[in-house]
Amino acid sequence: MQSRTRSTRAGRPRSATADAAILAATRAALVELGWSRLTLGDVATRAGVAKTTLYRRWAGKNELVVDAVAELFDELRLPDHGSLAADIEGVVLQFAAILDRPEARSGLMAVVAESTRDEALRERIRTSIVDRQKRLVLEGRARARSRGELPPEPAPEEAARTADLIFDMVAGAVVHRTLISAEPADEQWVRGFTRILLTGLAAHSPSGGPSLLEELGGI
Amino acid sequence: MQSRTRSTRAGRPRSATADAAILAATRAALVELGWSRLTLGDVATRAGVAKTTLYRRWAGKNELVVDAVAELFDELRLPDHGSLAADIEGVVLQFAAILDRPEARSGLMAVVAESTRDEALRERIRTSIVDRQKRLVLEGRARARSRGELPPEPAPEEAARTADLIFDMVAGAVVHRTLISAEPADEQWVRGFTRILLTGLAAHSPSGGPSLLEELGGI
Amino acid sequence: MQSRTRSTRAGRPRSATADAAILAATRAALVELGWSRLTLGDVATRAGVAKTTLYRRWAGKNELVVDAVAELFDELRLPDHGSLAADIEGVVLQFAAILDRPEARSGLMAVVAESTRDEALRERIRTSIVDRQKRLVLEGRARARSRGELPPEPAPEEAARTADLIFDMVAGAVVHRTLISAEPADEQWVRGFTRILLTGLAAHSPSGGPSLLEELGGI
Amino acid sequence: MQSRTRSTRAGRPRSATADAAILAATRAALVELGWSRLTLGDVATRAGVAKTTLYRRWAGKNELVVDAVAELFDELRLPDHGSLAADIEGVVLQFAAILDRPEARSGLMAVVAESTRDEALRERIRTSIVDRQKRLVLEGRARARSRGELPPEPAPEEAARTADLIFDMVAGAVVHRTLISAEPADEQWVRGFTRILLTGLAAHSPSGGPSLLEELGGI
DNA sequence: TCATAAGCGAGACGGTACGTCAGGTCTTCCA
DNA sequence: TGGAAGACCTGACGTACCGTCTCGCTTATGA
Repeated sequence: MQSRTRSTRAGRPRSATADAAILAATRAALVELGWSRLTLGDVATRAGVAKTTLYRRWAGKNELVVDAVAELFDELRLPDHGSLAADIEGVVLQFAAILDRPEARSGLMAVVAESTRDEALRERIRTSIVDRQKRLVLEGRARARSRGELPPEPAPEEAARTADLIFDMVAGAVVHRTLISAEPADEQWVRGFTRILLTGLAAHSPSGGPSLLEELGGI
Repeated sequence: MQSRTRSTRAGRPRSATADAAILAATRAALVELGWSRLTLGDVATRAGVAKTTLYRRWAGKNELVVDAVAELFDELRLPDHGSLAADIEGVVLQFAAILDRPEARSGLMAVVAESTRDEALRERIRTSIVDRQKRLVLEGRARARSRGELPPEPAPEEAARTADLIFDMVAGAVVHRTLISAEPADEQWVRGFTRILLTGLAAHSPSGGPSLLEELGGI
Repeated sequence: MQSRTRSTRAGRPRSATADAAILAATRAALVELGWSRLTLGDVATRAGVAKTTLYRRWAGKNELVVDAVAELFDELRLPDHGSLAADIEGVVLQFAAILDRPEARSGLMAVVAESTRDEALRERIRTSIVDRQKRLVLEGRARARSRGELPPEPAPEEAARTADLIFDMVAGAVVHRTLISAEPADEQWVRGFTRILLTGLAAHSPSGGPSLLEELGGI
Repeated sequence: MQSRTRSTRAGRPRSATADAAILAATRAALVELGWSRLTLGDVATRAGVAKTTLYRRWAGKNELVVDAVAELFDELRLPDHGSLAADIEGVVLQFAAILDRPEARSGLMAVVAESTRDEALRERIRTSIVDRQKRLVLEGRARARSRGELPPEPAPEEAARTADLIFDMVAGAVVHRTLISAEPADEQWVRGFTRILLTGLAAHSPSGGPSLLEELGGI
């Protein structure tokens, strides 16, 4: 079969374990050295791999770190605390906890900085990190609707636009708080943030506002 | 006298124009090359200055770029469009316009990335950029109060905390939209963002809410 | 029988054509690239052979090039021009012509250079090239004796020593002229060289000298 | 003055001691490692110098080794043993002794090999080594003439051609004996070589022959 | 006839050195 | 004494080959 011929190509196959070892070594190096002092030679040594093997699989430091950091955000889970407010607070605290880890802190901002001059890298970040975590917004919104906390689904286009906006507001606020303002995103901050966001969201819809506002008023 | 001895020390005085030339050259280099390919040797050449002169005034690339970028944000002005909503939309669009300029895009994120492992740099960013632009929040809030769009000043501590939160939400959302999501912060996005933020803010205060909500409902 | 078991072992026999293809590819690569830029991977590709096949038959670049170059010198023939002087001139010109070919020029000197630190390689050069071409000296001397141009054979030990010396003088002079002085070994040079050598040789023997000297005097 | 402006240029001047240290380190590395395993990084380390300093002064390994080896041959001196034969034997033995030193053995042949594909390197070898040592031939011939061992100076053009030829014969024979045949150039070999060469040379000239032949006959 | 065994192509692998580049320091001369 | 010029040491870069290895496949012999 052609597919067999394609998949089982001639030559020694690539080591399956090397990828995982390299990504783990990259995160370890980020913890110890940070982005700017991280070198691919050092990563290769830590992973017990030759530099050439590393370059055979990633184009450079940027691409490697995107992949290493992206895996971190896959740990995010949307908890079920019974209310949308509590769920948001929970996921925001998780996000803040990840951004508190040194391998995420310096890695994420650095690749974003590099991506401003590299379209391919920008796309890779979008694919591996941004779009991948938007699932949390979609999942949270669906659950809130099933609880009756949010009005029914608007037109698809509008829904997508709002999901993007919410994601920018949530992720942006946490990133700015922890990395740019460089202050802790502690419970108090998270509660204040969530209250403003949710109030805004509830009122934004024509129908579902009042009851939610009343509920929030009691916090 | 001591003061004269200090300010007018023996020997040739430092060139006054050199600093401005160096910062301008730094921004020019950021535009052409971006952060990672910017070299201090190149900046020195562009500024018509020796490398030693540059190192005598800045500790390194990070500090130099912070100063070069900080000047960009001083251009931000709080416009008076008659309502808080319009004022916020105006300043957010200005902010987005600055983040669209290549010298800001790659420079800002890069120094933030470096600052995650450098306390002094973190402090420098806070002083030169973050705290410096919080003036916009304070000024905007004061003007809104004088218009009656927001309730009177709460306790000072609470006021400061809220100002920080608003700044994180505004700046964070714009940064995330433009640099991480890498989508344009166009008028539609800004209007949606402002509506959610303002609604949340108005409801957050016990008294000032209803009238604002009614006003926004008409948009 | 053991010998049959040894020579006709089980398994696929080595490809007979591969050796010739590899040596030819080696010479082609020497012509195009010279010694230092010649790579075994490239030779393998040119020969349409895998790198492993090449390493199964030669220990490395040195051994391969010795064999590739040695074949070139097997082209040397001792011409019969009627006199020892003319015969020597003929073979010297042939030798110079071979050393003018790029595959010989860079290959020969390079393996000699490597052989200074590698006894096995030194032995391989002696066997494959040096001793192999001494036949020309022996053959020429025998023919000259049969013509009466040289005195009868001295003691075997002395004969061997003299043959070595003559070979060093002839080959050495041509090598030095063409490769180190980097001047052409043209007819004028060859005639001058041959005259000095032959005069020296003739006088060196107790008896045969005078007649030869007289003959040479007329040139 | 212009010359002063040129020679005393701005900036830190090149370290005077570095060159000597680098050449000495090169020879030491040749002794220990030979040509092919010698690396410029290692030479730089041995010399206590940065790799960039080395590359600032030499274009590559070839040029560096030519200079390092050339210094070795400057040690050659033409001894005065009272007769041309003895003088030649003396200088040939010195030459053989130098070619017995590992730094000369592998270095010399290697750069000659490289020079077959590099005209600039060929010229450098000619200038730094070949032409430089031809002085020995000229000096020896002049001394022999003053002793009456050789006929008076022929036409200048003819004299130059003969000097080149003699140099090729002497240097070539020694190089071939020691490096290609890989046999020792001991006293017996040197005596045999010198006898053939001198006889040839003496007979080559119309007048000076006979007496010299008689002298040599007694050896 | 079919298992056994070696050769073969392809290509990934751990290494080593390459030659270049930028960082930051230093040494010189000039203003 | 400040500044321009430029040489210096350090260390990482990304690339090229090295010689070895692991594959799946081919081609012989011999039980």
